Amino acid sequence: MTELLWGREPARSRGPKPAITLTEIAEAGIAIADAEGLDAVSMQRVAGELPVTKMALYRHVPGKTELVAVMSDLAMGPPPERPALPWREALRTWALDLYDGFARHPWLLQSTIGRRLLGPNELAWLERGLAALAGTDLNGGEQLDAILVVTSHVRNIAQQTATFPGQSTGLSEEEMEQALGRILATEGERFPHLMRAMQTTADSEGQGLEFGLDRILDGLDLLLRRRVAVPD
Amino acid sequence: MTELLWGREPARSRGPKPAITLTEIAEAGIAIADAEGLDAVSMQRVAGELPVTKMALYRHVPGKTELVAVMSDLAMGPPPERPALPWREALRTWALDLYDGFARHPWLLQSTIGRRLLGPNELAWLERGLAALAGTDLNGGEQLDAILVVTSHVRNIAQQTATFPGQSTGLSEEEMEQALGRILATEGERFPHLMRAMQTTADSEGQGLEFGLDRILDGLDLLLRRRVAVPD
DNA sequence: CCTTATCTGTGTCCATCGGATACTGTGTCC
DNA sequence: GGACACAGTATCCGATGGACACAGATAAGG
Repeated sequence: MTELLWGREPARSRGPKPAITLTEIAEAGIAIADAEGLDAVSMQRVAGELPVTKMALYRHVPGKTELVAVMSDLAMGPPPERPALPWREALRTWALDLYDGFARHPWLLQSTIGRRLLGPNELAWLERGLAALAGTDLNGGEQLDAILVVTSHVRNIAQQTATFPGQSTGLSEEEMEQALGRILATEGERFPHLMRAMQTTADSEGQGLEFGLDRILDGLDLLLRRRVAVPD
Repeated sequence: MTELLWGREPARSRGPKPAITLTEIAEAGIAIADAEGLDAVSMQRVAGELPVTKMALYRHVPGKTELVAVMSDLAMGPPPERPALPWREALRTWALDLYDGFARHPWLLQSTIGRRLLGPNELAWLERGLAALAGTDLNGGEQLDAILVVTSHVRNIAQQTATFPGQSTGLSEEEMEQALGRILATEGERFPHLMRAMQTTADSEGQGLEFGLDRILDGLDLLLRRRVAVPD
């Protein structure tokens, strides 16, 4: 698994030449996931995009789990190059870049959850995030925690925004809003704060990313300023 | 679907008495999910816990998606009663309560993602979160955004902490750390900040929840203080 | 009381899924 | 020129979610 993600080729000698490569398999999977969602990615379907049968894939990949892991790391790609900036701007740019990545491949939100083996690209993203905080007074654990908070926020905003192709569970944003409105019309008195909140909302939203990100950055900034004022 | 989640009984007349109720089905599903993970919940398996066959479930529930939705709302339950507190303490307590909920039923992290119809309990949680912020100068949209940030953070921390029974993807925390260590041993020079961060980390972590939550609350607090100082 | 419409649960069937296993054919090294 | 190692194939399996037709129970209407 580690070998797969980190691209250690097994140095083949005898035998026929492989008709396909691991990268081609992963790219085929990515194309399907982009077009029809992660649920549409089956071994059969991936093999259909390639000049081989389903079982041939198992020569290159131990199972579907590993295939999705390789797909994910490949689709994420390395973080874009950015000029050096003060930590706050650097971290903010990093977060927006991350958001872009998830917007490009919404299925990454499904495939990169939970404890898992990290690939080189995912690790490179982490590295870049930490680089933004390297000059600050945060210790290692705090830096990791800070990156985690930002990542969580970006992920969940992307989750809300994203439209998943071919998702059976998928309601459109209007459908959800309509359903909520219907419920509040009959059961509204049980949720007074929710009703008021929805009424006093400037209808066009989409500010969730900026709002939360600014709050988190403010919070980090405050911590750092406090440290400068009162060092340990 | 809305009728299912919000418990509108269809008022039956003729025909045999149902052998099972929707609640019994959901409870059976919850028991399985708690014990063996959400992936172990299949229609077959749920029916096995009840005195009916698989297909009988479809008389009470349109499909598996809806079953999981009902299970989720039921398992989440209503938010615990808490005394009124200033917004910061109230929101903090709410977040910790939410974390407890996810810790009790880790599979809720899988089943309550993405756009979906909200059940009465999930809406009650939202209502309670908003109640904590009702007295502040945040407008409706900002209150919703604030709740979203906190929820994201709690969810992702719970995700990291939680151990999923019978998860095929599941690596233990040590396994992940070992694998990461092995990678950094060979490819360390590509990830200098990550290496430094891991070295300067007090080994026992688990502070992620508190750290991020405090940063977010600090950020909100700062925004509110700024408003008092310089009103719109 | 008895018919009849209606509803519950059952049995059977199906496509699709991930994967195991045994095979055929192809290429390389001794 | 074998022997060996590897790539891809064909076939099979159990499990999944769900469609469909049917048998039996029950209450309303005559």
